[in-house]
Amino acid sequence: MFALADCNNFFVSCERAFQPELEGKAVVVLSNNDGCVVARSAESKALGVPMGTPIFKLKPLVDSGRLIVRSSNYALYGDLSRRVMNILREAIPDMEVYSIDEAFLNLEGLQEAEMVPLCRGIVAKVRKWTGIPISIGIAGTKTLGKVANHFAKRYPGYRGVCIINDGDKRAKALALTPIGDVWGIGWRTAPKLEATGVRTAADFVARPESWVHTHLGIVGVRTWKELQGIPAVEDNNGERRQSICTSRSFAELITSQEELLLRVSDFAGICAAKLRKEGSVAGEVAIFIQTNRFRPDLPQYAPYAVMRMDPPVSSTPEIVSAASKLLEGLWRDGYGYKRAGVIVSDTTPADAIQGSLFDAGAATRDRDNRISAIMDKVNYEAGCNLLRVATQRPGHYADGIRREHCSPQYSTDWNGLLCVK
DNA sequence: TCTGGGGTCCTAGGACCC
DNA sequence: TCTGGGGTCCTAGGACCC
Repeated sequence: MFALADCNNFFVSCERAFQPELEGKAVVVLSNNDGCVVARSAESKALGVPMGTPIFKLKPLVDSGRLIVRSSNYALYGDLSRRVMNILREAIPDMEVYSIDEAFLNLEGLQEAEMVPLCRGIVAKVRKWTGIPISIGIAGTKTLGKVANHFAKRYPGYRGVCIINDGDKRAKALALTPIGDVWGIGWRTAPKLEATGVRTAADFVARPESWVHTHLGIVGVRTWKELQGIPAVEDNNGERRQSICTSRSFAELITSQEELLLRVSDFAGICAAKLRKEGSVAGEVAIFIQTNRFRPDLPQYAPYAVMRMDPPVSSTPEIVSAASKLLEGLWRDGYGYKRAGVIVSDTTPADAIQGSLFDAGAATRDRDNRISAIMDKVNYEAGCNLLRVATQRPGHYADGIRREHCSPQYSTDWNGLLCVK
């Protein structure tokens, strides 16, 4: 059996943990750049605020004081997430952190009768120690765990924990679950299924496997099996990331190449630091730049370019330099750039690098790696990005990003590091 | 005026191999 | 007159997740 532990309205709950006056109020948290709604309290859902709404459409609600708005504060959410996960891990060490606010706990070896009381204890402890409310769904597969979690969240009678442990409960739960709410059935597939008469998860599992395979491929078959209690979704524990992306939208359109270079270099530097933190090196560096796609009246341009790195690299100087060369090739005058990003991919463990016969950077690589190691150390101890290469921007990385309703960093500094001073 | 950011996996089709 | 069969690898695009 699996337990899916999922924080309720996570970002809103993080804000409330330090601002209890937000309790019971309609609150939303916005995406980066104060763009659109990415988290809603129960009260704001009840007000009819859809997920993803651009904030300017909610101006009347905000101005009349019925809706409270917060900018996203990822340093805070990351820190609270770590604290919640630590409590879960202490209770059930065999755990897979699935996202910032979710984890699958492997309950193998426990008696079924002890599962619900144990999970209720976890819910209470997380609430008491962190202030974050969570719900837990228990079932034989991850997809059914998701279903159970929905019920635990929706109906207070479950007191935070819902278990699906026999065919009867499963059939009832599936009949009450709209097909679009099933984990793995997205906004593209749901309408297609509905058009064929599949409206609930129960309708879906009633179809033959061959029908599912024809219409949804092997991904759909996995979901179909999982809903019947047959595990088909693999664990993804402790895997190194295959790609790392750092991208941002800008508060204002950028029209100067020098200004965009500062941003792109910054993103490249962040990617390099993330790579080193994972102990990885990247065989490819790519960048993209984009004009504002919501302004059809302006000329549009959204190119992308990749560079092979042989041998793979993780030093800040090498990745920043690759990114700036790529930008030189992509830059065109006469456009206003709204967004840009750097992607490092084809990653391998840093301790397993193959040398290259044609390694142009060999002479300076050792130096670049030593410089990067010192940057990591100083930046960690100083608690802000004190050391950077000259093309990166001064100031912290959130500069130039709109954050008009941001809460303070209650538990960390701006880089998410614990405050030790 | 104002619309996020970061990932994964699968599939189809083309190029290439023998 | 006539053009097989069986693979692999790579890429772009789509779909999904949070």
